[in-house]
Amino acid sequence: MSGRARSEDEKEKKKQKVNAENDVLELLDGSLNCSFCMQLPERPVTTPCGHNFCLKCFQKWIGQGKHTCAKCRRTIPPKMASHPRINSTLVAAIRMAKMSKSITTGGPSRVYHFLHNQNRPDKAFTTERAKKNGKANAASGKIFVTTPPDHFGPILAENDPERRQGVLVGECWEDRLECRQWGVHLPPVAGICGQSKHGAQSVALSGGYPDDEDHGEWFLYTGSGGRDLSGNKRTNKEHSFDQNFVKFNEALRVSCQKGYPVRVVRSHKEKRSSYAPESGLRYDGIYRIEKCWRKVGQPGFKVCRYLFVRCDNDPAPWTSDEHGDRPRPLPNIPELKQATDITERKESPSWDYDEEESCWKWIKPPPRSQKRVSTGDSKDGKKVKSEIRKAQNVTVRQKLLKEFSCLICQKVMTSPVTTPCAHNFCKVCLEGKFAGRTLVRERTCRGGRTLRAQKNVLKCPSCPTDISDFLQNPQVNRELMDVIESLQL
DNA sequence: AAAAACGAACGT
DNA sequence: ACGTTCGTTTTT
Repeated sequence: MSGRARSEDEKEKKKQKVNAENDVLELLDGSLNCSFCMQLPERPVTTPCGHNFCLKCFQKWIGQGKHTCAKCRRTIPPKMASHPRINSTLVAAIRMAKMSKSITTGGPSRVYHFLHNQNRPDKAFTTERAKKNGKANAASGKIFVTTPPDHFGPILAENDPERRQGVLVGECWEDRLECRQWGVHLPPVAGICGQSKHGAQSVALSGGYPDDEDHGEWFLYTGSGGRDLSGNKRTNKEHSFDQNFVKFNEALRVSCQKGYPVRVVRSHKEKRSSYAPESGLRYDGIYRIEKCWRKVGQPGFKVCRYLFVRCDNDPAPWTSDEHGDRPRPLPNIPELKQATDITERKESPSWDYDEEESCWKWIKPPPRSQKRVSTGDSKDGKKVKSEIRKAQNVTVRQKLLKEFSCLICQKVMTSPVTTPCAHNFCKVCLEGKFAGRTLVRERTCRGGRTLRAQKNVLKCPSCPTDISDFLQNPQVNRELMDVIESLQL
């Protein structure tokens, strides 16, 4: 083949590829639409009967007192109705399809990050002592990033010598110790990382405070202290004295006044939030503290309160938006009427939106680190680099199909089912996992009379949720199956 | 199921 | 030095 003919041939191939990618979005649009708003679901949730809706549309339906699926009229279990979970597989797929369109139509072609948890270096237990004594001792495990412990803002690629990608929005960890190893939130116990004279770098949302309110892009956070958790008794959840703006609470206030970026990690323990992961912890990106104040909390003692608003360049794990946050008006906070000690930012924020570059960045230089970087040795960086290059060189269709991998067999799902905890598996794989395990334990006494059947607890293969009810009659997510089959053509 | 042990960083 | 912390594991 002549050089010229070859290049013509490649041009033709490229054209075909572009066309194929263009209709990927239409493909999803045709099959996955929310039956309320007829759009691609925003913050998609999936019923156990296998139908997909927007979180808001679904909550509106439930709010009207409905208990059945709007599509097939099957009963929606109360647990799903009150605590719907985002189906993050769908989020990633829809976003990817949208992006492939904007690239090929010449729209804004920024590269966004997705969570790909492969190729991760060592787990904890790097010291002999830690191996012997279990995870409570593993905080001495290796720190993988080169950011100092008081680093503000996102963890960037240049501070990730092993993977060269930094910590991406949506990255997940098993526990606080693993999260610590990636430099995102360092304290092994405390919810706030910060210094009263310097500012706060990160917070963890782990539930426990009844007044906390999570709306994803913004949330209300309560300061630390005020509860007597002395010794090993972690049962006393009641406040027994007033919180003040000291220590960690003061650190958060400094970040509010200066407009510093604060990293946010959500924990599975935040049970009341639709945005919490079902297991472990997840990095959700950068937020700013727009206001803080004190109010009287549940048992009558004063607590410090903070309004966090998201301001990250990458989209949140629960939205299929193609872009990150834009400046948005502050939500209305009723409790501010009774608030005292209100702090609002006086000076211009250090981390802000640059209209010309259309991104969030440091407008003022970040505060100088007061600490030393942990020494980590970086080996075989070449291997990782070539892996990353390989991963980037895949067509949109293939990438999309990879998003639809079964969490058990790791292959593209056949007859996908979605659990109430929003995890996706092949129907066969999921049923195979529990083969031989009965859903109920029949107990018969001597007279042959059947006693009340006792239910077995059957845990989701991806998280600790009990899915025994779901397993009694798991429904194939037909909409999702149609999409997968079309992608494979 | 509850208590104890263990951990690290901040601040007095 | 010592008390504290929106944790996790092992022992009782």
